[in-house]
Amino acid sequence: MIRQKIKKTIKELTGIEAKVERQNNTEYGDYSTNLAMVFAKNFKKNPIETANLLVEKIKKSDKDIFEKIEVAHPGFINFFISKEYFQNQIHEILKQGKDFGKNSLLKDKVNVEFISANPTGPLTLGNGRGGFCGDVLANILEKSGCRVTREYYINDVGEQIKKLGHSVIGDSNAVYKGDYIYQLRNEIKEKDPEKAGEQASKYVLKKMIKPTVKKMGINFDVWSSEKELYKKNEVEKALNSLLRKKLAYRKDNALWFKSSFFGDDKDRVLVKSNGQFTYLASDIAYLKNKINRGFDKLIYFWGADHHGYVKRIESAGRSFGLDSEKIAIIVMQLVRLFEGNKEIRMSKRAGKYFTIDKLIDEVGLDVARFFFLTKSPETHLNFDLRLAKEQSEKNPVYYLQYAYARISSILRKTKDEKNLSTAKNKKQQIDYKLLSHSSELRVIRQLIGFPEVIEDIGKDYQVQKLPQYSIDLAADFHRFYSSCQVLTRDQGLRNARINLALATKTVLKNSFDLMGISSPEKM
RNA sequence: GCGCCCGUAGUUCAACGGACAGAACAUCUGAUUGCGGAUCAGAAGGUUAGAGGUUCGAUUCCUCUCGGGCGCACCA
Repeated sequence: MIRQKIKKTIKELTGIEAKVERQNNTEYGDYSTNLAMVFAKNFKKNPIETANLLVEKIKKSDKDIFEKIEVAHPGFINFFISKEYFQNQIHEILKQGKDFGKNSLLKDKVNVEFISANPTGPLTLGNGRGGFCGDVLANILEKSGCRVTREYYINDVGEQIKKLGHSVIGDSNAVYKGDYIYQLRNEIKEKDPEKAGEQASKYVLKKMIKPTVKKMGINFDVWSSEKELYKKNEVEKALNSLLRKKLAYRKDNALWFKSSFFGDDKDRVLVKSNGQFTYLASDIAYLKNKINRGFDKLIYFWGADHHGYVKRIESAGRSFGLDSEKIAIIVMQLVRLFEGNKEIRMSKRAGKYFTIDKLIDEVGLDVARFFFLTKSPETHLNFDLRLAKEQSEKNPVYYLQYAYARISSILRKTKDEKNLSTAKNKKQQIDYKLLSHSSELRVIRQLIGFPEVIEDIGKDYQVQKLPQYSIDLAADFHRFYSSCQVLTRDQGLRNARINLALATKTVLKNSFDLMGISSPEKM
């Protein structure tokens, strides 16, 4: 990876971990760093002078990679990568194939928990959002060297299960509404609300949630049950552990967690004065359970309506020795549902919601996934039913897939030809120097960026960078396609371009796989 | 009342404190005897809600105001 190489060089020369970023504007080179300006701030040196000094040193050590290195006002250092370096990368990409983009920078055993919706009804749009993003982050972390467990936590005991039971029975305490409730009423004859609720939640999990999750293209490695935590006394053990650490105490007949010690607004109740455990108690037990299973990094995807619990769980994590970088809670903003200008307030209890199932049925899995993946978690997303269908037909996912299908079509035409050399180790036979058109170099430049995107997301969890990258790559390919003919008469050029197309196909495929969207040979 | 999040082109959304704020859709012009026109080239569209501040440099960080979402129980 070229960016790594630049960073390493700078580190060797200066001892500083510099920030090197990819440039979109080629006028400023392919990569640049603001190192000299940061340096100038700290040491009161002239940034231009500092930059010039550094450039002199780099030129001596790594001159073969760079065409030139420039210093620009007010102190940027811009790196221009040589054509030869770019051209040679095609061979590298084809050699790595499916593995291109992989790195081993992270080595953690990671638990990614997402969706975890209560088993009281179908999965809704909001669950879809967290679900897709969680799944894709898990994929990317795996690509970055982590051992990842995808996990769903089932809140299968407690008040909401009882309420589900009441709803199924249809007595005066009923709260949940919707067709599935009436369906359950026919299936379940149990009259005890708790037992009815238990049966109903099992049904919901098995017949509604799990099939939907499968339809979403998600495979959970572990389905964790809250009830099991109680059965195995893990809740009590966790609370005892807090007591031993003196992070829990008794007051007013209740047991409290000293979360304020870690910066929470106030302490929180673990066991109520009537002896009942709060949700926080089992959540803490669950966290402990994950730590006991040997995870050294915990990632949670939560809906924004749970943001008030972030501090609590972080506090719990720190109680058990997980410092803040080992526990990441990604808060996804809620999806609001509109019909035209009118907002439809979603509520499982009121029976008003839009299921992820229905969305996938209407627009297809690829569009559904891509729709959510392109948005950053902090976006307050408005989902307009009226526009959804219309926009789905114009979804950029087709733009990407079209590029893929186009390449496939070209490659099909070359299949029977003898001189085609797409094999992995025939570098000598293909003269990549022939690829000198600006659109060709631009594609290669973009291809090289793929591992960098993976690396970045592995660190900052900003999943939306991947679809963004894929769109850019597809655009670069489409531009190349329209300005250069791949299947030209010139045999050498033809072979080089075929391999460029093949490399592009490889990277597109790798990114599609990470995003969980399909790679159509034809459309 | 307190806390968290958001406010960017007509619309849906991007942008690690960096260089002229980018895409897509919609609007308008062009391009097919060349491998898939679900494409490409171009135009137009912005005081980044507003006001201050920090900085060589702010959409990004800080303060305040306005507007919106979501939380603030010994609920789940």
